Amino acid sequence: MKPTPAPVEEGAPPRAPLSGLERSTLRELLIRGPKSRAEIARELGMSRASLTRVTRALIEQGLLADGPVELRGATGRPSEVLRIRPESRKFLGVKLTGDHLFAVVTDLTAQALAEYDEPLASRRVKDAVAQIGAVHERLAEEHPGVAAAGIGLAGDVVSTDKGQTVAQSPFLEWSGVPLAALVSERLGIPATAENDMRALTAAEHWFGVGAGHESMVLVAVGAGIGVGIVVDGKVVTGINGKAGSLEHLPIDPSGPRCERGHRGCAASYLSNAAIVAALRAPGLDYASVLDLARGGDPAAVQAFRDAGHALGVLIATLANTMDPEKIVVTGDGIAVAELARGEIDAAIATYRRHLGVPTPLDIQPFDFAEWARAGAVLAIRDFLHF
Amino acid sequence: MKPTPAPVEEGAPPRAPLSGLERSTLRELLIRGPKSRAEIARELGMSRASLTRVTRALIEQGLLADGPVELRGATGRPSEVLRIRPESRKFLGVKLTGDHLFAVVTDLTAQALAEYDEPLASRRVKDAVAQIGAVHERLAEEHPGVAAAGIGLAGDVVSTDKGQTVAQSPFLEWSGVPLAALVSERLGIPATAENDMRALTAAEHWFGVGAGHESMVLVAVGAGIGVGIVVDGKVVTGINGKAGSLEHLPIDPSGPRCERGHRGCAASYLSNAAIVAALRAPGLDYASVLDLARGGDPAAVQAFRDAGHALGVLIATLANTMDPEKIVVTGDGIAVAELARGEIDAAIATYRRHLGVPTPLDIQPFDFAEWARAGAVLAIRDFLHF
DNA sequence: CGAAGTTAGTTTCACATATTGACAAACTCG
DNA sequence: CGAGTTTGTCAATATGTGAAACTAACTTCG
Repeated sequence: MKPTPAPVEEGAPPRAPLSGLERSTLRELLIRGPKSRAEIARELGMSRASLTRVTRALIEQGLLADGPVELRGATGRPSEVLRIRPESRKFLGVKLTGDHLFAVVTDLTAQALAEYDEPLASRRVKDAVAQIGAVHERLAEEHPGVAAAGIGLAGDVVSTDKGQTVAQSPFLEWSGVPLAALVSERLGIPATAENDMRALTAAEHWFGVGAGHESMVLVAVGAGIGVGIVVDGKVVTGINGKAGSLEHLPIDPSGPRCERGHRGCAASYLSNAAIVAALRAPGLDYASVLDLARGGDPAAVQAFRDAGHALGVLIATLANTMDPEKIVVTGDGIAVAELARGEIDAAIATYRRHLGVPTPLDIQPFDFAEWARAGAVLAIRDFLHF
Repeated sequence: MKPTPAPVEEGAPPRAPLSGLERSTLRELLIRGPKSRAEIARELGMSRASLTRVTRALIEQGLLADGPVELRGATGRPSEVLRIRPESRKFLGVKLTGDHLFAVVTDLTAQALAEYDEPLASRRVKDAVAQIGAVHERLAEEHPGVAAAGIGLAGDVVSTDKGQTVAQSPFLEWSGVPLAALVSERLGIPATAENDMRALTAAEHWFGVGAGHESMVLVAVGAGIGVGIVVDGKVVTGINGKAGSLEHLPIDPSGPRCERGHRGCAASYLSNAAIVAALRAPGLDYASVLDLARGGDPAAVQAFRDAGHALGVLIATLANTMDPEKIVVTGDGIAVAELARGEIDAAIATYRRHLGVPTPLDIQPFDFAEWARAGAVLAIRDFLHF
């Protein structure tokens, strides 16, 4: 039995795994921003003494900085504001599509330090893992000492005894791949994997407009329609890793047919392809239809309005089902929220069961790099065991 | 400040609140049935030593019995099977409707020991609380020493610093009523309150076909359509206590109008009233339409088929959203599942996103007393701090 | 039949983690 | 400047947990 000598990079002391309170403290500071020890203690229901102990350990590990700053309450001794040291840890985030690999290195607060992408050389598991390894090494030249990695991809990812496992991924044609374990072995650091939509949900929940909420719903519109659900501070996965599969929610049985044969489902109105198809004009792509709609072209405007209606029904259904604190809409097809806000709100008003307390709706701009950043957030959450 | 002298009924020693592991152990035995210490230890990821300690405390409190029975594994020392002592605690469950009060006393395993119901004398909060008190005293004659009470009612119930509070209840015309606190004070025992649908979900989750699952969805059909959701072992409440409000899920925008003006929503097909209304024949009630359908009357059969289709769409939508381990259908309108199973399954097949792993579907018979029993389950879960 | 092997349950002890209560520090207010 | 207040720390202490060693109770095999 050889004692694995954890390679101590930088000047950090040997890293004991974070204890429970250490993790909650770090999470509290990450999500809610700088706070004093006393505040955290009240928030977490712990004693101040415990926070002295825990924050000392975190400061020793370089994760926190004891703000030399002082802040004033109304009376009494001013508190020392603790803040995260974002630069203390780095994380690698990866998004895999059927033909491309997007990667990003972030700090502890999920801020991107470096971005990189390249075509996926091969869909074979072995090759993909090797490519992730190569990308890691390439990025490590400038950003050494990445603490953990997270990978997001379309498909069903479930938790098994071999770590997060890709049960099925149509685009990559994978099934039963223990991706987290494979990548971890290749990179020599902890790694995790998750469905890309749930990764994005995790990112928005901790570092986006969902920060500080116990529940939220994220709807991402674009090539497909993705739904991510957070309940009780955790992203809902589903027993088969299929939660949030609402792209074929029935909207109007007399509507157009989607590529899977449903009449008038959400995807048949709302996906980028559906918006393009609604114009029945060959040679158009999403960008040009968007331009047409912005220019006032009636058919294009109508396509976006129909999409907005479908989105509103979807949002209302989710709000009725989960009653979340917040609903966030994002994705590369986010323009629908700008062009058809009226239809969205009208559909919500019609189908929302309880109008007394409208659920806050946030429209978030989207950039494709978000997908890779979401992978890094997976790694951060995993680092904090959340 | 007078020290409330907890009336120690029976020979039980002074009741310290159960510790974390004590609760999980009791829960494990309640939900999964008799087990040995070693089995529980493995299940809960604890050491056998801890189980020795914890079970001793539970046995002293009378909650467990150390099975004198011995059971055989393949080899080694036989294990002593621990079992719950159902008779060790009693719970009061109450269901309030707009004009009636249903009550039940159960044991620790939610088995009914006594049932009772009477008209609600008044909808005023004070009177209702007093009536619950009177019913408690009446039932206490035969079943003294009730440990805790749980009350279910239609409406939004939220958790506040005053305990479970009825934010709004249309039938009772209540709003902002700290019902749990009021009842607890009147009865002198811990009390809790919850939306009736979530209470029923909790009951089915622990003591019904959901037992042992971390996630499930319950659909109750009857006068209305209720949906209860369990994720990660907990019943989803929603920030406003409105989760699961799917009675107006759009099914077909060209369908009949429900009482709230929606065209073709789930309620417009599936509620008992909608099934009766579909026949457009005056003077009929649900029971007679049910008889007609069982007798083969075409219009009645069609009404149930349409209802079955709506139910199938609802189930598929919930399965797509949550990907639960199990879906349970019950309620006093459960006949639809018997008369239109084909339509239900067809709709699920059409709208279910992933057909690879069908979600198990359970049809559960229903008796109105279930509502009150569900209240008792609330009390039991509360007793175990779950 | 008895020794060896296996699993269950118990006991003891050490350890990690949290709280309590006392105390000094750093401020405001009158 | 003292009184009041709140923060952060320290020392002592309580609590819950697992590791390891032990006993108990059974099966199997030579």
